[in-house]
Amino acid sequence: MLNAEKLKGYFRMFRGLSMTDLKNIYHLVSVRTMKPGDIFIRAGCERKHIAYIRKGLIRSFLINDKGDEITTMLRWEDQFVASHDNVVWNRPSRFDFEALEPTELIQMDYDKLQEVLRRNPAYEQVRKHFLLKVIGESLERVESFILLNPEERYLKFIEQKPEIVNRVQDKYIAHILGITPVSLSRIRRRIAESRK
Amino acid sequence: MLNAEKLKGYFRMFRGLSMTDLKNIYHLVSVRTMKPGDIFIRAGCERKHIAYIRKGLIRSFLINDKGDEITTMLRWEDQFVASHDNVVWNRPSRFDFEALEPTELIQMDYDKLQEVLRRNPAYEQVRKHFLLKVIGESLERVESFILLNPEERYLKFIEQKPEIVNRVQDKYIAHILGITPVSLSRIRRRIAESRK
DNA sequence: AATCGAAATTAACTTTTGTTAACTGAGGCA
DNA sequence: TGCCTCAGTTAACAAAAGTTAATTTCGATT
Repeated sequence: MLNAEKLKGYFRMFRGLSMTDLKNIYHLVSVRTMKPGDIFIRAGCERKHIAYIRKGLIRSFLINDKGDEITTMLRWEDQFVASHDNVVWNRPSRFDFEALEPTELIQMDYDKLQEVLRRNPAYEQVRKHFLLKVIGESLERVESFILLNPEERYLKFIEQKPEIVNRVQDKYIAHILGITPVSLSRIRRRIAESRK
Repeated sequence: MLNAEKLKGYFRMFRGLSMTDLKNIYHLVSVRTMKPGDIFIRAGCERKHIAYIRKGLIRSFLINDKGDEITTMLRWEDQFVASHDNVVWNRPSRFDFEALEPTELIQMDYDKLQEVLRRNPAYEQVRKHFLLKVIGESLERVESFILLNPEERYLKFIEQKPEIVNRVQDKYIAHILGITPVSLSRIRRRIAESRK
């Protein structure tokens, strides 16, 4: 059973807030347990959901012109996940959000959350830090495409996210890096050979 | 001379705010006029500056291992510009921010701005929308690297930002797209020939 | 008007990636 | 145990991008 005290533990980024504030959020949330393959948000969905990942791993993907699934984003425990098509652009999601592991989400309605935040200025600093961090991570990803070649992007990825490398299939990592699985396989071989 | 009424015109995103609120900001800002080649923020800078571009165009760039300047971002009128190394990561900027045209900035100290915003909850909705838009734009750029090839990225760029294409050199656009100027030139020729 | 310099284009060559398909290996299931 | 499926690797070829350098084009400046 979920209570505000537990919630405080789940949402590590909210640790600094009072119990009173937390109770405002408590009424908005529901826990969702997912099996691998379950979908959190389906492409076409217009409702604004946001979820905190307590445990597990989620990928977003779409199907391109050729009919291939392309994975664009991975999110895992202690991160938030939402479709920016819904939340930022107010349009139907172009992506499916699929659990790749047994996953536990604490999900809530985004608009209702916004109302609570608006009534409680204490949250604003938390939100600011959260949004800034998302911006920083996204810009860092853009920079990696401009400043690094595919091999360098892969080396940076396994250095910065070593715990994720062994939790998802290589083909997902390849798409995240903007290359094909075949090309990633060759890059891995080149790296292995250069270390002999 | 700058006054709050003018400021209201300059900061189009602040149009909804009251004169009282605007006066809080008024004391923080200074106008800076720049010539092409002038630097807004220099690499290594640790002070947090943010500026609204009233007129003109700014690029951020760094010098890579081979000694080449690589442009990572373009910003122009009615946009804000800041080094996310400073503002998000609280570290020295890795980038120079250079005016490419005669440019007018309305610049302010980021931390002081934060104080004013903290004391005036009315600003929070503005800030939220601003940060969300930055996130949306950055994620869209990430997606273009994953879902599109260089030629498609270029076509999308000239479609979405036609007024910028003729204001900056091709080599800057090439870097923004994650390719070399030589490669962009070939792409332009391919497109021109396919349209004959 | 002539010259200079930088940007863009073109060329020649190498390296890498995309594409398609065959092959290998390991886990899941009957 | 044997089979099936799918991820990952490898192969072969075509297409594209990187690299370096020569050439052209165009604007600025004297």
